[in-house]
Amino acid sequence: MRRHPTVLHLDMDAFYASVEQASKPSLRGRPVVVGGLGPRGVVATASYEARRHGVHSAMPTTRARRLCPHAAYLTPRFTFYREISAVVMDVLGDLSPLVEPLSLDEAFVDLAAGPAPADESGARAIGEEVRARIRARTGLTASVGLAGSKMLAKIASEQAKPNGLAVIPVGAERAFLEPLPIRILPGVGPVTGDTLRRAGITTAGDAVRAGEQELIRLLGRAHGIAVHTMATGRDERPVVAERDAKSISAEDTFDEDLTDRARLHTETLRLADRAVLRLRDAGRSARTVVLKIRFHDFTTLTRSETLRGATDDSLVVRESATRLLTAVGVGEGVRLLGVGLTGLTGFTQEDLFSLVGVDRSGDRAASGSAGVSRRGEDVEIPDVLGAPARRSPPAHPSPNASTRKAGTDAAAPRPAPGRDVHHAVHGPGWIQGSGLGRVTVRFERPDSPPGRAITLRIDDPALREADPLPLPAVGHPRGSVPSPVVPPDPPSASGGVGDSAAAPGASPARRPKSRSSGDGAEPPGTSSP
DNA sequence: TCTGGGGTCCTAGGACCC
DNA sequence: TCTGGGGTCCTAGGACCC
Repeated sequence: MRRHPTVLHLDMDAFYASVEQASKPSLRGRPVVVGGLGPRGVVATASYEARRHGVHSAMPTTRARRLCPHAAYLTPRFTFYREISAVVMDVLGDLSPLVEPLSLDEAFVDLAAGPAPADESGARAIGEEVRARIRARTGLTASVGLAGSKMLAKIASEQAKPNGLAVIPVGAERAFLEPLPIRILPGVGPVTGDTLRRAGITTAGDAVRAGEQELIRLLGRAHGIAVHTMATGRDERPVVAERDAKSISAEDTFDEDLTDRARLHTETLRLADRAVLRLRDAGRSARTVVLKIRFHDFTTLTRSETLRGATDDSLVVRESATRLLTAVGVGEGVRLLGVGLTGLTGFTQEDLFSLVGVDRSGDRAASGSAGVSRRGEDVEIPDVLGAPARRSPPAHPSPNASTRKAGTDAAAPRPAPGRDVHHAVHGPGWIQGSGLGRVTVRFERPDSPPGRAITLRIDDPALREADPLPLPAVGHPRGSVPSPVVPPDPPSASGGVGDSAAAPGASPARRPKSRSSGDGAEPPGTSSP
C-alpha cells in the first residue's frame, strides 16, 4: 500500500470533440458531436456544449441529432487524434517510465517510479504542472486524478472533470467510497449493477456490508471478490507500461442488413485482409481466426478455428474466415461482420505455415476440414481500402490518411464532414457538408479567426484532400494570436442558439460563450494564408 | 431511441491425456 | 470392467471498458 497518492490518472476532456474545436475556430464554444454519421452510427464524443442538450457517448447519432440539431456532426479523424495523443503521452513520459495508456485520451502514471519523490503536495504540484504542459503543447485541457491506487485515481479524475484536478488522500479511500454508487467501481456495468441493486446493494458501502461471500454468491467467484475488494478501497493493481495485444480484429456494421451470400463472402475477405494488415503492422502472427456475425435482431455469434501454426498470411486467414462463414446461416439478415485474430505470437515461421495454408485444403485447420476448400473460386476484391458501395463510413480514415500525401489524391476527397482539404485559391479548410455533387468547405485554419463557408463542385480540380494542420500551442503568450483553447467549463447556459455547421451555408454563428479573445463578429474571408 | 469498433477478462463444457 | 480426478486446449458466449 502506498503512503502517498502517487498514482496519477490523466483524462483529456471530451478529447475528440476538443481536438475538433481546436482545429476549427468556427466551432469553438459551439456543440460538436464526433462519431459515426451513417444511419447506424453512434456518438464517440460530445463536446460539453452538446452534453448540455443530453448528448453523450454511445448514443445513436440519430437520437443525438434530435436532441441537438444545431450541433456540428463530424466524422472522427483518428490519425490526427493519434498524433495529439502521442504528444500527451510524451509529456507523461517525462514524469515516470511507468506510463500505462488506456486509450488515446487516458493513461495512468506511477509517480513513485519517477525521478521526483512525491508526497501529497508534491503529487498535486506534478499534476498541475502536467496539465499546464499539455495545455501548452496541444492547446487542450485535461483532468487529473491522484490517489494511492488506479481505481481511486480514475474516480478522482472523473470528479475533477472538466479541466480540474482532484486528490484522494491515502487513508481516506474507504470513507470516500462509502456513499458512492456501486456503478462507479470498475467492472460494475449495467448487468452487474442490476444484479446488485436487486439484492439491495446500491452503494460501495452496501457492498462492503454485504460481505465477500454474498458477492461471490451473486456474481461468481472472480467477479465477486473483485467487487468486494474494490468497494473496500483496496486495489493493488500495478501500473504496467507495455502490454502486448492479445487479439486484433476488424469489423463493420452495414447500413442495411445483408442477406446476399456472395456479398457476405466478399465482405469477409475484405475484413480478413484488414485484420491481417494490422497484424503484420504489429509484427505478429495469429493461430486462431474468429468470425463474428451480428444478425438483424442484434443477436451475435462467433465461430472460431485454430490453425496448426501461427500465420500472418492473408490467404490463410481469408480461407479460414470464409470456411467459418459457410458454416452459418444468414437468417433474416446480417448487420455486422467481423474477423478477429487471436493466439498472437511474436513472429511467423513464414514459409512453414503459409505453405500449410496454401497448398493443403483438407485438414490444415484443427476443425472444419469438412468445409471444402474454396480455393479457385476466391473472389478477387479490389484492395483493402477500396471502399465498396454501401459499407458504413470507414470508421478509421484508414492508416493511409497520412501516407496518402500528394500524388495519390487524384480522386476527389471523400466528403466526410470534418475532413481536411486544401483549395488552390482559398487555402486550407474542412468539409462541412456535401450532396448533389457539391461540397461545402469552411476555409479556416487552427490559428485563423473563424472562416467562411464556400460551396464548390465536388470535382473542383483545385480541391484536394489534405493533412491536418498542427494545433497551435498556447501558454507562452505570443502576439495577439487568438487562443485556440477550448472553453472548458459548462456553467453558462445559452448554448441553445446557433446554426448547423454541417448545413451548407451555415455561418460561424455567434458564440454563446466565446473565450477571451474579443472578436464579436467574424471577419469573413480572412482564411487565406 | 435501436444499439460502433476496438479491445480485455471470465466462465463453462467437452475433448483428450495421464 | 468400471470409475476418478487433474490439467490443458479449444470453442462459445457474455460482461465490461473507452
